[in-house]
Amino acid sequence: MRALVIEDDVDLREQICTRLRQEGYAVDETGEGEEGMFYAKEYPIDIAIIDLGLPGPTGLDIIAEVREAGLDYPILILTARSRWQDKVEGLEAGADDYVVKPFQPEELSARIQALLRRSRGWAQPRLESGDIIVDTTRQEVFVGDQSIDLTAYEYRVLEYLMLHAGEVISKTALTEHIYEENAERDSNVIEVFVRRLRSKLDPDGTRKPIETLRGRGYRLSRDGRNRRPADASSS
Amino acid sequence: MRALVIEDDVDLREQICTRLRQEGYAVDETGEGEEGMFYAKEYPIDIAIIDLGLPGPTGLDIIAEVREAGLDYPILILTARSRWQDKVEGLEAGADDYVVKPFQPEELSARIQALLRRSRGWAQPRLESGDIIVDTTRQEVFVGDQSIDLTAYEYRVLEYLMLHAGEVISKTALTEHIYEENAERDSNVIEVFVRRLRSKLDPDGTRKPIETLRGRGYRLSRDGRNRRPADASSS
DNA sequence: CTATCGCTTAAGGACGCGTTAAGGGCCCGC
DNA sequence: GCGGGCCCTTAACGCGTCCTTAAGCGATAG
Repeated sequence: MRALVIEDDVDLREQICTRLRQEGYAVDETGEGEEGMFYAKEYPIDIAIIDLGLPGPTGLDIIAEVREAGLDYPILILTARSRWQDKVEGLEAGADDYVVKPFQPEELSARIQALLRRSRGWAQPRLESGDIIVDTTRQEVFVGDQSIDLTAYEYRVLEYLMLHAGEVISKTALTEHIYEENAERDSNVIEVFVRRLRSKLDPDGTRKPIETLRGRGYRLSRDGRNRRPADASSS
Repeated sequence: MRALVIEDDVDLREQICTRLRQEGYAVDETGEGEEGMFYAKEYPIDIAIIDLGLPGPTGLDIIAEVREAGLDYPILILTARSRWQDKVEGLEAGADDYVVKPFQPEELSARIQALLRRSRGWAQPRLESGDIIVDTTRQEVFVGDQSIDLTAYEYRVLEYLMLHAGEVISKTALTEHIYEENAERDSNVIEVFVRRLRSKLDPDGTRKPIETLRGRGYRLSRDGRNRRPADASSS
């Protein structure tokens, strides 16, 4: 899960980013509008937290352009209490939620999780596929009744695959959503993580939850098991 | 599906091409206008992605000449944000859509898919013929309710035949739309792929979805509803 | 009947992926 | 501050899949 934080107050930004990283997000950050615009449109972001009171291109500009470009990831805006009226414009520009500064860190986390949940169309913060269960709020993973210990990156890979269960996810897509910045990992990290995941999720090698599609990527089987696509919709 | 990418920024071009190849396209690429002009007019391109800010013959020139030559494959233009006004000229010259740099890779892919879909006159990204179903977005193939695993090239052949169901497709046409560059395969690759396709799509040999027209090529039977846009391109 | 074209099969080789092990960084406890 | 352990990362190697080619056979048209 890759988050973008655009906030010019360095202290506040650090605070937010540290917390998000602790919670398992890959975080891109900037305090500058122009750079923020670039990240917002160029990087494969899953959620953005944008301060409205920016120098350069304002937060509103960024939101508007992102939406105009057809990107639909959730955007949460931050606004100073003194200018809380701005939130209206922000929401009109295409933001999904807002938080008024100052705020409790927990509050922000909760809103972010809610937005992500909503954007996926999941009512519950729990992902299931076969006998694999992922609790995204507590970042716990179960296989059947058995609790499984995953490392940070193992979890990120699994969560992303579970969120896109049934779809073919390329290794570069995984890399992009799991690492920050342009961190081009020209190695086989993903293969290694997938292997560890497989051996932890399915030590016997009987259920094969993650299949490989040579040259294309990986696919985590949805419980329905390769159903016929009942027509595509909702990007 | 054969794509042409004309973009002088080498990094960006590589990024685009890598992604397209991963998504199953045969990709011709160049950063030079003159060469781009040649490819655009001589190769059997299915879709072109052209940067407007080129050295030599500009992107506009290429588009204009391509259209003047009577080729009607979809063209998507790339334009820097600072010069977004150029898009108007581009569209007037005959381009079909535009993306402003910087952009998110997913965004470009989505636009390309949309253009291809539109150019074929298909509302849905799903091709059907008899009991064969091809989901072009996920590159999945079903025969009846059964999911069929195809290799990369098997899929390319099938997709092309399905897109032109009912038409007689020569082996050289298949070769040209499936491979990049001038890669003249003077062998019987196509015959081999067709055989593998036949045995996977129709193991019993009863339905005969792909028929051979000796000396002319192959034809995938289209049953019933299946409209084709009036198409006069693709040498 | 023969020449040409297509079908079938098998084998070679290239390449992607799996697998393993080892190095190094970071954090935590002592 | 120091040591140890966990985990990320990389690299090497082996294996399997898939692409490609070629050769032999069958079919078809002239």
